[in-house]
Amino acid sequence: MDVARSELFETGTPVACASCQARHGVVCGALSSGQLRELNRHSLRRKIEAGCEIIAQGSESSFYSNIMRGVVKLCKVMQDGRQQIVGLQFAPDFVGRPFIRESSLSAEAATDAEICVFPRNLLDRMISETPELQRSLHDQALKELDAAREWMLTLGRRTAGEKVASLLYLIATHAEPQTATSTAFDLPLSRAEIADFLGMTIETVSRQMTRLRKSGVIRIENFRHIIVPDMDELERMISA
Amino acid sequence: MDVARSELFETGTPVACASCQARHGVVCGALSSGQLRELNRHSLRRKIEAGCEIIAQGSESSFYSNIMRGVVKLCKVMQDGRQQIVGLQFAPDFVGRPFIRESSLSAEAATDAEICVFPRNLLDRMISETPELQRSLHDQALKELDAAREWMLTLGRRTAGEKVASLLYLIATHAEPQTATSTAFDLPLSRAEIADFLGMTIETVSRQMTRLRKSGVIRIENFRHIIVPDMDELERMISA
DNA sequence: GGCATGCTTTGATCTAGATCAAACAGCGAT
DNA sequence: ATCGCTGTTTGATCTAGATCAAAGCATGCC
Repeated sequence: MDVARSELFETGTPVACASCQARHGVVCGALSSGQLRELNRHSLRRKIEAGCEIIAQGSESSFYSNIMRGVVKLCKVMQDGRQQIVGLQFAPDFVGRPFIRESSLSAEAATDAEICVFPRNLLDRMISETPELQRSLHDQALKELDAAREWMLTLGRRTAGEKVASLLYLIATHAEPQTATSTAFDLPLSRAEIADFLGMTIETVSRQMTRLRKSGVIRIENFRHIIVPDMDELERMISA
Repeated sequence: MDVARSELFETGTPVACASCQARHGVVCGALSSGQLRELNRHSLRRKIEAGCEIIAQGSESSFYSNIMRGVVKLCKVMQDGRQQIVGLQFAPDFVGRPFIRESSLSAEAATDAEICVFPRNLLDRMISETPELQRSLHDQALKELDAAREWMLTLGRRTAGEKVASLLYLIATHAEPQTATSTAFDLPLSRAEIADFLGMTIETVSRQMTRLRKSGVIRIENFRHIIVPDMDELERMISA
C-alpha cells in the first residue's frame, strides 16, 4: 500500500493542477496568477488509494500537498504499536508541516483521494514572498489547533458514548450535503480507525454504535453508510 | 480571583514593556524599533496572581499578551463542570487567538506570572503590516499544534503511569536549569490541575506519583517541589 | 496554642471499558 | 456455490482507574 516519498512525487499523473485555478485549496487561493502558473508547472495531481501513506512518521518529506477530494488522517504511532489519530483533513486542506522537514506524524489517505503535490522548496519560497499565503497557512494552522484542542477535551473527559457521538457529529458536519435536519454520509473510517481516533477499542466503538442505533439516533447501512435522522438529537448525546 | 477583561487592561501597572525591548516575547522579537516604541506606548506590563483568569472561555477579548514570567494554562470546561487543560504556556509565549475574537477556551495563570498586554486592534494592524510578525505567530501556532497532537497521543493511548511521567517530563523540560542528568523543579500545577491535564482523577494522579516516588524515579518535597535524579529513567517510563 | 481550611495521600469498593473469544457478515477468487 | 479473508458484532470476563470515604499535613487565623 505504501508509496515511497520520491515515488509519490515522481510517478504521479503529470497533470498540472488545473482545478486549483478555480479557488480550491488553501494554497492556490492565496497566489497571484503568475505564481499559480509557476506552481502548476512544478506540481502534480495524483490519485491516492485509501490506505496509501502520503507522509511517513519520522521521515523527511520534500513536498506539501493540497487535498482536492477525499479524507486524510494524521496519525501517530508508538513503537509498541499503539496508535492515535490526531487529525482528520478534508478538501481543500493543506497537508504538510511548514518550516520543519521531519514529520512527527504520518498522513494517510483514509478514503480514495486526490491531492495536488507541490515541491517543498518552491512553496517555501512562495510562502516567504507572499504574506497572503503565509496568512492562509497560518489560518489553517489555527483552525487545526482549535480542532485538536476540542478533541483533547473529547479524549480526556468524554465517555465512550459521547466520544462516538462526537466523531459522528464531526464527520456529519464535514460531509457536505445535508437536508433540513436529517443527514446521511459515508464514514471515511473503519471501526479500527474510529477506535484509534477516540482512544478506545473497536469492540467498544461497535457497542456504542449499536447503542446509538437501537436508541434511534442513527441508522446504519453497510457498516459504512450512516443516516442521522435528527442532528439535534445526535448533538444532545455529546453533552458539549 | 477573577479579573474582568477590561479591568485587566485598564488597571495594570501602567509601565511600558521595557524588557520586551531585549528580545523577550514572540511578538517583540519580530518588530522594528519604531513599531516597538509604538507598541510600548499602548501596552501594559502586569503582574498576575496564580489562579487569575486572563481570558474567559466564551468571552470576546480585546487584547493579546506575551508571557514574561510564570506559567499559563489553557483550559476548556463543559457545562456540567468536567474540564480539560489543553495547553501549558511558558515565557516567552504569546497568549491569544489571532483572527478570532471569541475565545473557545480560558487562559489562567497557573503560577504567579507577569504578562505584557497589547491592545488587539493595534497588534492586528501590526500583524497585517509585518510579515516577520505573522511568521513568528505562525511558528508559535505550529509549535502549539505539535504539542497538542503529542498530548492527544498521551490522552488517548497512554496508561495512567505513562501519563504522569509524560507530564513530569514535559514540565522538567520547560523548567529551565538542569544539571547534567538530574533535574529539580517546582510543579506549576496542583494535583487537581494535573488530573485535568491528564484526563484522570486526583486520586489516580496521587497514586501514580507515589508509585514513581517509591520506585525511586522521582523525589517529592513539599508536594510541589520535584527532583528527578535521572531524566533518562523518567523518559523510560513514558514508552514513547 | 488550638482550630478551621485546603490540599494531598491512602484505603476499600465499584464500574466503564478493556480483553478474550466466538460468531457473523460481505466479498472477491476459485 | 464454496472457500477464505477481512471487518464487524456480540457475549463473557477481567482490570485499570473511578468513586466513595477517611485520614494526614501544611498554613493561616483567632
